[in-house]
Amino acid sequence: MNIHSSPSFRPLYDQIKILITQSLIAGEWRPGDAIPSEIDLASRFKVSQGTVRKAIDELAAENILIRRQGKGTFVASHSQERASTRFLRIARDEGVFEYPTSQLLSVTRERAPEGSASLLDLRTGASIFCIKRLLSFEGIPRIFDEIHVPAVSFKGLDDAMIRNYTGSLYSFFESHFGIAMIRAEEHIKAVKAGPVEAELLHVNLDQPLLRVDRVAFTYGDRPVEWRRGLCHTERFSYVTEMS
Amino acid sequence: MNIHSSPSFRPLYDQIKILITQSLIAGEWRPGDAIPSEIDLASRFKVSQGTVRKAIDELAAENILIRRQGKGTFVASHSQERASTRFLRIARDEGVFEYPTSQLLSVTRERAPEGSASLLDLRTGASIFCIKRLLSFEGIPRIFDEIHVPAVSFKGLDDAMIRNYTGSLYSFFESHFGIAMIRAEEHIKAVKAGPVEAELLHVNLDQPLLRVDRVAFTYGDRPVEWRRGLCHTERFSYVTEMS
DNA sequence: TGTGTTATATCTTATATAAGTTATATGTTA
DNA sequence: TAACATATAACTTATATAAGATATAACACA
Repeated sequence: MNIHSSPSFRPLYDQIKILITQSLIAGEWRPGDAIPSEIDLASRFKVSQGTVRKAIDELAAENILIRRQGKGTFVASHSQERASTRFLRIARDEGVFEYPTSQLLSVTRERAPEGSASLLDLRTGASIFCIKRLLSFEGIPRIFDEIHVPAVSFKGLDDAMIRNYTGSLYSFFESHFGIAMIRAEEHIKAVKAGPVEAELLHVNLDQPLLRVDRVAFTYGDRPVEWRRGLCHTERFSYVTEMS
Repeated sequence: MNIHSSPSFRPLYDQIKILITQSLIAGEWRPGDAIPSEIDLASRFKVSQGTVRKAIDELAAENILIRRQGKGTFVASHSQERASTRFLRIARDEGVFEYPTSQLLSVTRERAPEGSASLLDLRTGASIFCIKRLLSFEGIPRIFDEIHVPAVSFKGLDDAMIRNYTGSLYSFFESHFGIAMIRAEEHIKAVKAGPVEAELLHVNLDQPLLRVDRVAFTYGDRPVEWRRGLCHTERFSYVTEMS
């Protein structure tokens, strides 16, 4: 019997991963920042460079850190170019990617309904902000989004702040509230357009739409956003890959 | 100027990855087989164990190989337990996974239409097999699949072979034709049920369905299957994750 | 049944070299 | 001298090798 047989045993590199994640949670290094070099981290954590390297490798594979040879290792940010398409899976059928334009419809403070509350680890009725917006490709509205975030984590969020911000919503969350989205789960259904979305998306009432429900997580796998997107998929598709 | 500046430079571990993949393509190791130990491969390829390790690590991350501590490294197979859910993304809303039952509708030899032909790197009109089937959860039909595979790669495929086989279709392809699916891309739309699928799925003509188009690839990123699934998503969702 | 042996992957450290980036020093030229 | 180009140094991550300790699994054998 030795320490490694213990059920709580974790390899060193895994412990280092946790320590790095804790520094991310604590805000010691913020999105876009360079973290210390492998050698610095090795001496800080009293392990070898190779062990730090393995920890960073895994965090980079999860898109939490980004390695740049010669420059350093950086905290992934939604402000970076490559991040734009990371969480947007709707693309033209022909494959050419295109940026949608966003039209903000409303930002309101609400009581969390049971559905999003439980997915966000909140009590039903907890205070949330509800953001509604319309995304258009080539000027044609395609996606109607309803987004819920806990008010406690997004204090002071309002309409004007979003309107004045140029860039993605996740980039906005990051720079104004220090909350970086690193992972999301989506559940997709085909539904009929209701009256609200039919008008917004310029489609008939019985038009089939993609209903994409998402829960997004920040460091430490903490859920911080629920959203429902209703998508008109004419000439566009939801694209995904598996292996 | 040295060899590393050459545009065709590949790190050693990447060359080893290619060599291993070539052995997979050649059928030297088949799905389910153990490949030689890291030390054996190192001496075979005249590199260090660490380099082989890095190559295997990446192939394991791509779900092409599976490492089992103490046992060895194995070629991933669709006959394995864990593989069942790998390419099936439809699940109950509550999250509990359930196996569908499959009802084979037809297996016919056809000329490839333009769409699937180009995605499968075939000439339009090339000979393909067309498989149609109905997947049911809890006895209720939910997915109508139409599957195209090149006849040249699946010689002798027929109706009875599939019917006599218990297990997933990919497991069948693997054991009867030596073709292992390792990756797939899907494009999803919301569409109205047409007359054929309305009858098969017991839904109205205007019922919204998920249309899931897939191209699946085998070793060396060779496309070998096209399929279109029409899914009735009542109480079920297409589940995906991103990071 | 249990116990040791062997073979495997896993983890950790160490060392060396290669290659990309940036800042600084050193020229060279107008 | 000032502006610009080039070389050098110092830093980074990336690649490759080696070696030893540990965890897991299978098997032989008492």
